[in-house]
Amino acid sequence: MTTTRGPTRDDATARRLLEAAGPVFAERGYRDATVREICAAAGANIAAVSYYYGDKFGLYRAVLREAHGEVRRRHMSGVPGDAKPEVQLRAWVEGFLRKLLDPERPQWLPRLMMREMVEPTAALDEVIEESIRPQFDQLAGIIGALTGRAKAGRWVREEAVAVAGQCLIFRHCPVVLDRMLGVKMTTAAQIDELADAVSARVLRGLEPERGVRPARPKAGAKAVARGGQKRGGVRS
Amino acid sequence: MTTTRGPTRDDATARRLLEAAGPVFAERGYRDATVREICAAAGANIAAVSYYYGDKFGLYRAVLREAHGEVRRRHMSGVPGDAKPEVQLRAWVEGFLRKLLDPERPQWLPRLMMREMVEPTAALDEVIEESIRPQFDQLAGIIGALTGRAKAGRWVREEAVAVAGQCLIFRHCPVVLDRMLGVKMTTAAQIDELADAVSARVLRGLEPERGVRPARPKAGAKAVARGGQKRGGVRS
DNA sequence: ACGTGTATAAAACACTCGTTTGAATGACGA
DNA sequence: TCGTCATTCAAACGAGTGTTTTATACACGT
Repeated sequence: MTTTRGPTRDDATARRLLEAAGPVFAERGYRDATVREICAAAGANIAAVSYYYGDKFGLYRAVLREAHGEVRRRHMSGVPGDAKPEVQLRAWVEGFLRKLLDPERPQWLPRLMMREMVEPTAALDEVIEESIRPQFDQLAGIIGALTGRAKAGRWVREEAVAVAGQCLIFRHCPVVLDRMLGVKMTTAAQIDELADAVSARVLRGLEPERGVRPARPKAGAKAVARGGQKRGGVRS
Repeated sequence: MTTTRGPTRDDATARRLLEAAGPVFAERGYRDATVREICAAAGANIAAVSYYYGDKFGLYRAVLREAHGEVRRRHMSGVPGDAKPEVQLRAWVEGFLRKLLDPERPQWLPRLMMREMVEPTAALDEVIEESIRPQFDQLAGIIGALTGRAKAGRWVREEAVAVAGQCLIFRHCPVVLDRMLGVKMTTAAQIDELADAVSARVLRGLEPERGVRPARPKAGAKAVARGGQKRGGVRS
């Protein structure tokens, strides 16, 4: 137990390891990150990882666990719960994009989560339940409020995926987008413009659904909501 | 030279290596893929990689080069160039989604390109120019035709990014989406529905721009096109 | 039949990785 | 002062990596 003792400088190295490991894991990926590099960055000995976290993966999970709190705490706030749904959507998109792209925030955090999504490890479940799902449900709630549809329904969740996809692509393949757009999306002003464009586009995409359906008060709401006109394609 | 000789069975192993390496690189990633596993899958000796391709990265680049032709050839066709822009968009989206998700096609190919986009290697440039940009430009052309804006302009390209983002997320983090939507997007019918949903959503998002701007014949078109109403957000 | 050069094979090489070992350090209580 | 125990450290271990080496098998022109 490292915590039974008093506030000696003992756990200082454990913390230094934790904080040094985040950027390294994010930069190189779990597999390519070496404990030697992490320990060097933390100013600790190689054996410290095994000593404090059992093994490399234990350190990795500790980093993710630490990150969840940060991510969720920062984002869930910032979306005014009592504002109009349109304003909430704009706030959600901007908060999400800032978290993904803002250079004034620690870049390694969303980068680490991206790696976990693209190439899952055994720690993915925790990431989903602790960090992704809450934010996703929040977005689904906003879209549900915008359209009057059930936020747990398939239609709303697919729309939410579309919104997330438009944002995540900027984190998933920034190099490619730089080449396609000719601009890096980094400065706060650019992120703001991007949030404008995305939320406006999403609102337009939701337009035929907004208001046309009166928000049902209570019972049978789900059945009515899902009974709307079928999702229509271009063809036929 | 292996090709100067007649059609002996010599270069057969080189081809077997090439074909075996694709799935392995896609599954494990460049770094985690081992030449031993590739050679075992190809039924070749360990030294064959060095012998035919110089080193591991040479084999990797050969795989990518071989893949470009396939990808581009398959996709660029399939979008009828003389149809209405709406139909072209629907065809582009479906073709893109099929390439990304259709289980009846070799899964390793888009998976490999995804890895290259998310975690670029020295081979990224070639991938962009040979495979990504042509498809992206095609999409931008369709959106330009839909809105009457310059397809090389910033606005059109950002819209194209949004379309690509809605599709790519299904390939970038399928595990997360399975959990969020409760369904795997794999069967041909599901891909078809998805293509309907995406293209319809995109068309709605483009709605205020369609038709309102008469397609300028020739000169000064770009200046006029970019002089339209500013991209408006929710706020203010 | 012989020499030549290509293709395959097994083994080894040099290196890096995560992890473990065993000793040294230093603070703290008895 | 001594013993205890958590902590740190350098060194090494064993497994796995890409690559090279050395030797063998075989087809071909002469």
